[in-house]
Amino acid sequence: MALEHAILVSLSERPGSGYELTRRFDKSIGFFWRATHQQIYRVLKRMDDAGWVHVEHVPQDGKPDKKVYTVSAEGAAEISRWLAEPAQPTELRDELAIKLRAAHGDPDAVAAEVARHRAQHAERLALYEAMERRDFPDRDALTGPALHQFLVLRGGIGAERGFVAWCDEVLTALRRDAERGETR
Amino acid sequence: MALEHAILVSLSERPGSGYELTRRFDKSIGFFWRATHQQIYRVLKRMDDAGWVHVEHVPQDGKPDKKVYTVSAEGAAEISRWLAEPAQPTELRDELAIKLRAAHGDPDAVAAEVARHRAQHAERLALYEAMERRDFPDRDALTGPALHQFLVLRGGIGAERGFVAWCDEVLTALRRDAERGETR
DNA sequence: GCAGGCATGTAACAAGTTACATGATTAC
DNA sequence: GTAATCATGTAACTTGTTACATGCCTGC
Repeated sequence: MALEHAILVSLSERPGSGYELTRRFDKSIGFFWRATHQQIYRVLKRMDDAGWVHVEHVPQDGKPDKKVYTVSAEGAAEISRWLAEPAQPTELRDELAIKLRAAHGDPDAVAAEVARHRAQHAERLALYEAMERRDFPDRDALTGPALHQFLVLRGGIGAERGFVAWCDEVLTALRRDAERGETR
Repeated sequence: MALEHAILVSLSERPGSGYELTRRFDKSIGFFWRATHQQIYRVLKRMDDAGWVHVEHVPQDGKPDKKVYTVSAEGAAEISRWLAEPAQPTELRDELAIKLRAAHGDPDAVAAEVARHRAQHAERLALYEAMERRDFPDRDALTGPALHQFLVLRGGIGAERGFVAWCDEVLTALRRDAERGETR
């Protein structure tokens, strides 16, 4: 249900083609809701059938034609309806946690995995922090859409920071456990 | 791919029936990988066909018969194979973040949603912290499986704490923004 | 007598992934 | 010539969700 709404929100910020939406879902909004172009094209078609968006064929020279989607009045109404409707609390779904529980089999392999994940999350965190500095230098002056985008980014920063800290806690504990095992 | 492995890990900790696994996926392991009984029964059948588990029919009196599943040698080998294989970094998928970006439409509705989520995450956090105190009173003495379970729980605590803190940040910012709007 | 727990499943559908397919333009 | 970007899609498959279905036992 939520991909429809993510696309509607993105199109309400700025109209665009399926291809452009795919780009946006590779960054910004996509950091909080991932989607592939196949999913996006499929959902756009469904939303067009439902009347939530208008389509405009735009011929381009030097580039293939594109279909630019705009949110319709019905689409805007759907956003409001969905905003008022309570959402399920976000649930964790973490393969690394499951691997950690399986770690008795091969503690070193799991430690290596945790270290890999730490590096990936640290990288993502650095990206978010760079975005924060670049796009929101004066955070006290923010209002409206810019404030909301900033707050979403802050959520991403918090989540990645938490992830990195957890990986560190796990690595420290696993190392200490291994050392204790040796000296026993 | 990962539900298979979550079930294998759970069965390797303790054999059980589909029904018992469903209970476990309502708590403990399920806090980090949710699944319904329909999914579990389907996957158990597939794993039985693949030879990853053994099934034993256990008649009970006063209760319906049950099928108790145990991890086979092939299943244990599959766990090792999967442990060595790198996993994708955990990605965020947060409907609340999308709603926040849509907030220009109705800031009050979104603030109410954020407050609701804050309450739910605070409740979940309290549960995890209670589990921590009850099940792991002496955290420095932990080793092996108990240590790993503790670390997974620590991850949950960190994630929920981060969520609550983020909701607070958002609520404060939205309130300040609304006040500024009024006095202008 | 009725709700709730134990125990297993089927069926239909929605959402997400992976692979395949096409074709023009631009930059190296 | 070859890889990358722009641009749209189909098809097959896997996962996850929702609804339906059965039946016995226990406690109120």
